[in-house]
This record gives sequence, C-alpha cells and structure tokens, in this order.
Amino acid sequence: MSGTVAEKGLAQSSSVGKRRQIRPKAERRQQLIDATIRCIAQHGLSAITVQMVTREAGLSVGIANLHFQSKDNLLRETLRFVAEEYHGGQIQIMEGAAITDLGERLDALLDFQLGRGVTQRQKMSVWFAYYGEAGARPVYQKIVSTVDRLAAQKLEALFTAIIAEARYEGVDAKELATGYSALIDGLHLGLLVTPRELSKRRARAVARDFLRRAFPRHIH
Amino acid sequence: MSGTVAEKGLAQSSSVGKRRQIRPKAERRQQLIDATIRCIAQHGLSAITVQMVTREAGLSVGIANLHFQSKDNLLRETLRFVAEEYHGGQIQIMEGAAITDLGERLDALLDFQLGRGVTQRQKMSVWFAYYGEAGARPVYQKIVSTVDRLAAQKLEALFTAIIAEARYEGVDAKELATGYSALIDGLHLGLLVTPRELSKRRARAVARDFLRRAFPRHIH
DNA sequence: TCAGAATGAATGACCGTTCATTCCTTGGTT
DNA sequence: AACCAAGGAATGAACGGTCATTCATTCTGA
Repeated sequence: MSGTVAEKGLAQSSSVGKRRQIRPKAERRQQLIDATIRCIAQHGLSAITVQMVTREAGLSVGIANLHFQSKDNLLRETLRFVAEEYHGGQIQIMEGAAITDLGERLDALLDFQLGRGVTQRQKMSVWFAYYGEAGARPVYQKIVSTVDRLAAQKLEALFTAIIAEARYEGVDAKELATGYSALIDGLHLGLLVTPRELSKRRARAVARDFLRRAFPRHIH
Repeated sequence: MSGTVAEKGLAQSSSVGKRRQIRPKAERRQQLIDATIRCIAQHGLSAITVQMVTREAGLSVGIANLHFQSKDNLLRETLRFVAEEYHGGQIQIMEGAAITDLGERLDALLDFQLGRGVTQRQKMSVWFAYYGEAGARPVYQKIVSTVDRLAAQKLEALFTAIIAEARYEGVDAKELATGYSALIDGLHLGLLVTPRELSKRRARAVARDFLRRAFPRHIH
C-alpha cells in the first residue's frame, strides 16, 4: 500500500512529501474551494469543519483563514463558485454561436442539465446542501437568485424564439420556462434523494417528454 | 412589556410562570418536535442546538435527551414527522372517498401541494434542510424515500385511472407521475429560494398548466 | 537576503450529554 | 377531606470534547 509513486494523490490529499510549497493566492483559493465541495458532498454542510477541509486539501489549518478570513466566507465563496459554474454552463449553451438550430440548442441544454457533469452526486449534494440552508441564510438566497435570474431570462428568450419560429399557439414562454426550470430542479432532487426510484435515463426521458409536449415540432 | 395576561406565549416559549409541569410523554415529544421545526426554519439545520430547541419549547436542556436519547434522534424523528405529515396529506386526498370526480381530485391534490398549509416558509425550509443533508446521511434518505414511494404509487394509480377514463393516448402514467412530482418539488424550491421571482399564484398556474397539457379534458 | 506564504500549538467559546437533585402528581391511608 | 409517601418527570450545573480562530515561528522562492 505504501507506493513510492503517486506523489500527489487525488488532489494532494495524502501526499507524503512534507516539503512546504508556496503557490499563488488564486490557486490556493481554488484548491480550498475544491476541497470544500468534496467535503460537503461526503459529510454534509452541517458536519463540515475547517480541519476537515484543510486536511482534504493537504494543507494546514491556518490556511483557510489566511485566504478566506473565516469559515463562513469560505462557504459563501464555495457556493458562489458552484452557482456560477452551473449557470455559466447553461448560459454558454444558450448564447453560444456554435449551434444555430433551436431544436438542437434545446437538446444541448437538456444534455448539460441532466448529463454527466452536473448530475454527479458530488455536485448535486453541494447544490442542495446550500438550498437547504437558504431559508435561514439570506446571503445564500441572494447569491443563488442573482445567477438564477440571468439564466431564467436566457431560457425565456430561447423559448420565445422557438415559439415564434414554429408559431406555437396558446403557450406562454415565461410560464413554460418557469415550469421547465422547476422540473429540472425537481429531477435533480429525485436523483439525489431517491436514486433507486429514478435513474438518469428516466430523468432525461421525463424532461424530454415535457419539452416534446410543449414544442412537438422541435423535439422528436 | 410585562403583561400579566398571556401566560402562554407563542408555544410557551416566553412563559414567566416558572412552575414546573408534568405532562404525558407523547405530548412532550410533540412539543419538542414542533420547537425543532421552528428552529430549523429560523436558523437552519446546521446551526441548530439542543439549547436553542429546548428554550424555544420553554423547557430545560435535559428534556431533549430524556425523551429522545440524543440530538441526532430528535432530528431524525422530526424529519419522520414532517415527511409523514406531507405524504399523509397527499394520500388522504388520493384515497379519500369524499371526492369521486377524478378531475376534482386532481384539483384537490394541487391545492394541497401548493396551498397555504404546505407552502409556508417554515415547512419548506425544514423539508429542504433535510434534503440538503440527505446526500451525506443515508438515514434521512431512507426515511424520505420510504414515504415517497407510497405517495408515488398512489399518484401513478390516479393518473392511470384518469387516462383510462378519458382514453388519453400516447401518455405514460408512470412517467407523467414522476414529472409531476418533480415539478411540484421544483416549484417548492423556487418558492423557498427565489420568492421574488416566483409567487404562489404563479406556481399554481405553472403546475395547473402541466396537468392541463396532459389531461385537457379533466383540467379547464 | 528578506517579504510574505505557510504552519500548527495554543486559546477560548460553545456544544451535547450526564446525573444528582428538586418537586409535581397520584393513589392509598387515616 | 386532609394527609402522606413513592415514583418518576423535569431541571440545570458540571464535564469532557470539539470547534473556529489566532499568531509567533518557520520556511520558501525570487
């Protein structure tokens, strides 16, 4: 078990090399945020400790307060990172010039939202851990709703374009966008809490079904 | 401020009457569970302490361990209570003999799921606080998925009956039930995290729209 | 050589849990 | 009716453990 290879284990967690390294501030911050994400996924937001996070990052305790001033701030910045990553990915798809066909764009969005990257237990755990605290912590609420609003606007714009293109009738883009977003959130929750009942495959089918019902001429 | 009236404030939290009272075990347990719900909603699951809960209940610290053995167990039992309350309400509507018309039954279900009782910030906060920890705590996952499965079966049965009644075609009851449940969960999340963006009225409209699209002859 | 990044033992605050003690409540006795 | 134990529900000071944070010290890299 004592390998002479593998100097840096998964994210330098169990490095035997004791030699102290000096790295740029931005890099250390990201390193700590990544470790925080892994810890939240494994132990939950309520069980997390600074010792746990810094050990996971392969660094000393004091480093957390050196770069983030407080544990509270580290958690806030971690949420900001996760939120921007998720919503940034969505917006990239919705604004990207690579795809011109609106139906394909919808497909790409669904693939992203229920694909490998996002639906890892790790990511979803973190996501909902913060949602759970949002009711009691206005700061979290604000971070999430800021990025959320932007993504919601882009989605509504996409739906509006689709409706115009195929002249769908009796469909309200805004209401549909709200429904679709809620559906995706609910499916993520299902994947997290009842993975036995809901497979990724089925989640995709359910979301696709929702879109097909709304835009039959775009989704097959 | 020193009222001679109002002996029992909101749930005996700030009672000046120091006189010790002895009450049946079941009543004390419920009293503590109620206080726990209020505390989770206000401070979040990760900030909760036994002192906080027992003070909210207007009792002494030791009482929590007397009736629940440990804080962990108190939290578990609180989740069980909330989960059974919510799913019990749903099942009552879906099994109740009072309503015979299937469309009305659907309406009643939607009213319950997005109505006053369930969509209080308090209830939703608690609900998602536990969901947030479910990724890291198998016990929570199990409690939720147990009651969830039963409700999902009843919902699927209701949808199957509706489909049979009006001979809807190209609709899968199971898939639709999964989608509807996810939609409701997602809307609850929206009401909790972005109440500015999503009003209860709009949440109802969105859910109703989903049902109308699936069962046009039952929902108007 | 030295600015400042990184360390980790030390500190004080707070948490869950315990249990010796207090004091209702009940039901049997006078 | 009045009284009195006995049983056990309720209390809260005390305890051991853990946590976030600090800062004197060490060490690195330019």
